[in-house]
Order: sequence, then structure tokens, then C-alpha cells
Amino acid sequence: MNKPHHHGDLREALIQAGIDILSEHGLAALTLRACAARAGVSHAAPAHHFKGLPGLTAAICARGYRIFSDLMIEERDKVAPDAFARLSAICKGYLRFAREHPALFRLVFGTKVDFCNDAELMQNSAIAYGILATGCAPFATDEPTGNRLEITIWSLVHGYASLMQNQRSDAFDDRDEALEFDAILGDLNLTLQRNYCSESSREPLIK
Amino acid sequence: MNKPHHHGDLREALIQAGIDILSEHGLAALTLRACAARAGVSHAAPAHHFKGLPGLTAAICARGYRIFSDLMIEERDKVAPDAFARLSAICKGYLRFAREHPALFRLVFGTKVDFCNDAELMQNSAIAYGILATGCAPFATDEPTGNRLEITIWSLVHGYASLMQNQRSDAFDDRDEALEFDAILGDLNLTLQRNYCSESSREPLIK
DNA sequence: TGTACATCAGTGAACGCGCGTTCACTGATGTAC
DNA sequence: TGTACATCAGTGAACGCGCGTTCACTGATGTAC
Repeated sequence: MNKPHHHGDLREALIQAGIDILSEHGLAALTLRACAARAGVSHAAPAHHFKGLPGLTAAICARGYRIFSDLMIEERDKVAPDAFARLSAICKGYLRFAREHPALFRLVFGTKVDFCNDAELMQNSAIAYGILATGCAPFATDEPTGNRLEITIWSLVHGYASLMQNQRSDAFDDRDEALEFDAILGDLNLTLQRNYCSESSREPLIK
Repeated sequence: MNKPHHHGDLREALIQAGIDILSEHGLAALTLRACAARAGVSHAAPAHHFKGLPGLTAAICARGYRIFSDLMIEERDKVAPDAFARLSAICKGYLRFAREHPALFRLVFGTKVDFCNDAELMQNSAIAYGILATGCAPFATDEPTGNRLEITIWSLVHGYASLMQNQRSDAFDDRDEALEFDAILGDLNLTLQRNYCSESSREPLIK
């Protein structure tokens, strides 16, 4: 049995090949043929297994969300159980995902993948967003302020990650992102603490 | 003279064709051949005129930055000369660009275009970022806080625009973006005003 | 004012490339008996 | 335990498609004289 006809775990091999290709050659290089070649199978194999390119990219995207979640959880569980420290750590994981997996970040937040037809993908993305939402929860007091706070933090960290990745300005050159983002959150800490520490001082947030 | 050999303004026609294609069919549909067909010229014409696809996309990207700047200026000049109102209006223009020109937004902030080889493009992008920076300036007191404040606002509005555009969560369904983002900035107003109104209360921002 | 000529913008046919898809096939797997 | 057979994962050749590029060309423009 030197060359088995059945691969064994073609699915996993193709997903991993896709992740590697994204990492080495970027989003545009993610094709059925490239993944097949990297996994060492014929180029018709992925089309057969995933029912076309959309199926493969959806699977890779789902894996991307798991990597994303793992990074946020890893950072969060490093720090003491203080609400602000934990939120800050989750953001650190978010930024690590953007920095360590730039093409995967673009895939996951891009328009290339149709989410609706893949249950695993929808579930994994919900889990990832849930981690961030849970990190924000201690600071939220009521609707709609609570939801708005979550969106504020999310926008902030996502925008920072995107701009950092695209390097669209000298302002983002050569900086220690994790440290700087911590400082940004530190600036906001004032606002967050108004929600967190005191019930009565809520109304300035609603404006 | 029913069919002149020389087009007259091929450059402008191709750029406009590209903008239209982006708007109607998205980023992936932006090709030399599609732009040529839309502009009514042979498909070799844009390759000839712009020295290949990178040149054409750079020109379209430069135009995108001008549209972007125009929207921010238009909104800014609508409101009274109050620093916070003006900053808020500039952000409104930023969000309008993302909503009204989603594919162009993706082109302008994506990785498809090489900025370094196009002087007009670099200049137009610097102008656009300058508008936002100028809007932030009244709230900045000193370095590095001033620069960090600019990055905070920029990240916030950019992240909000990106997430809104990608609709990656129910949290972004069916909302009045301009209104909500105003509320978000309103939440931050507290922090901004600490910088703006009072010189002495500066140090909590540095943390 | 008119003629000759250089320039050059845009043409259209041809090329090679990588892509996703299709399809008859092969050979390993696993079940029924 | 052994045999027959259905299933199905992966093969490899072929296909058509749209892409960017190339290149000899055509015809309008504008300048020199």
C-alpha cells in the first residue's frame, strides 16, 4: 500500500492547504487547483469533495473563525479575572489574529464567502463574536446603551486592526499595536467605568 | 466624422467606466476588458493607455479618494463651526462613502492597489486622511495623546463602516448608521471634552 | 495656404495562461450472504 | 471464514471561459517647410 487511493482525511488536508496558501500567497491565490496541488491530490478532488469552490472557501472560513476564537480566548485566559483586563486581552487576541493571519482576516471579514449556506460557518462566527460580546457585557447596563457599547468596542478594535493591516497612513507605521491599543482602551476606561462602577451616572451616555 | 479614431478623453471614460462597474458588479468584475467594453473601446485600449491593469486600478483608486474627500467635506461644511459637530459630520461623510460606494471603499482600503508608484494616488489619499486629521485636531492636546486620539476616532469610524458594510452580525442589521454613530461619538464626547475644554485634566488620558 | 511627413492613440486578431467544471474511469472499502 | 457485489472517493483527460498581453496595423493629428 504505497499510494492509497483513498486519502484518509482529504477534508482536513485541503483546509490546511488553504490556510497555508492564504498565509503564503494571499487571498487571490486561493483556488481549487492550488489547494489540491498543495494537498497532493488531483485538482478535481476538492471540487468533488466540497462541491465546488464556495464549499471549500466556506470550510476554510469556518476554520478561520476557530483560529480567531482560540486567539481571543488564549489572551483572555492569561489575565486576572478583572473585567477591563479581560476585555483588553480579548482585543489583544483580535489584533493578533489580524497580524498573524492577515489573509485569513480578510477572508473572514470579506465578501468572498456566503455565510448562509454553511451551518458550521455560521456557528463558528457566532462563537467568535460571542467572545467579544461577553467581554463587553460587564460594562453594559441596559439597552440600547449596552448594545451600543459593544458596537463601539467592536468597531474600535476592528477598525484599528484593518487600518494597521492596510498601512494606509504613516500614522500606522512601526508601532507596538498591542501596547498602543491598550492605551486607547485606557483612554476609554473613563467612559467604561461610568457604566461599570455606578448605576446612577448612566444618563450622560445616552446623551 | 461619425466614428473618430481618437477618443477624445479615453482616460476619463475608462475611469468612469471602472467606477460604474465597481458599483454595479463589485470589485472582482473590475478588469481591463470590462472597462474597455463599457467605455466603448477595444479591449487593448486601456492596456495601452494605462500601461496595464495596475495603472488603471491606481487611477480609479485615486478618483475614489477624491469622491471620499468630497463626501467628508460636503458633510462638514453643512454644520455650524463647532469642533465636535464638524468632527461628527466628517465621520458622517466617511460612513456615506462606505454605504454609497461599497466596492470603491473596498478598493481604496484594500490590498489590490500599489500606492507607491502613483503620485496622484498618494496625494489624494493624503488629502482624504488630512480632512479627518484636521477634524480631530481641536481635541488633541499634545503628543502622543493627540495622535492617539486621531487614531482612535479613525479606527472607530473605519471599523464601524467596515462591519456595517460586511453585515457580519445581526447587531448591524437594519439600523440608521448615521444616527447611531452620532450616539457613539456622543458617548465619547465626555472623553473628547476633557481634552478640548481643559488643559489641566489631561493626565488621565495618558494613564 | 498647401504639402509631406513624423507621431501616436486606438484597433483587432492572435496568443498562452490558469481557472472551475465535467465525466467516464478505477480501485479501495465495507456489507450481505 | 470466504466470496460476490454495491458503494463511493479520488483520477486524469478534456472542455470552454475570461483574462492580460502582444504586435503589426490604421488613420487622425499636428508640425516643418
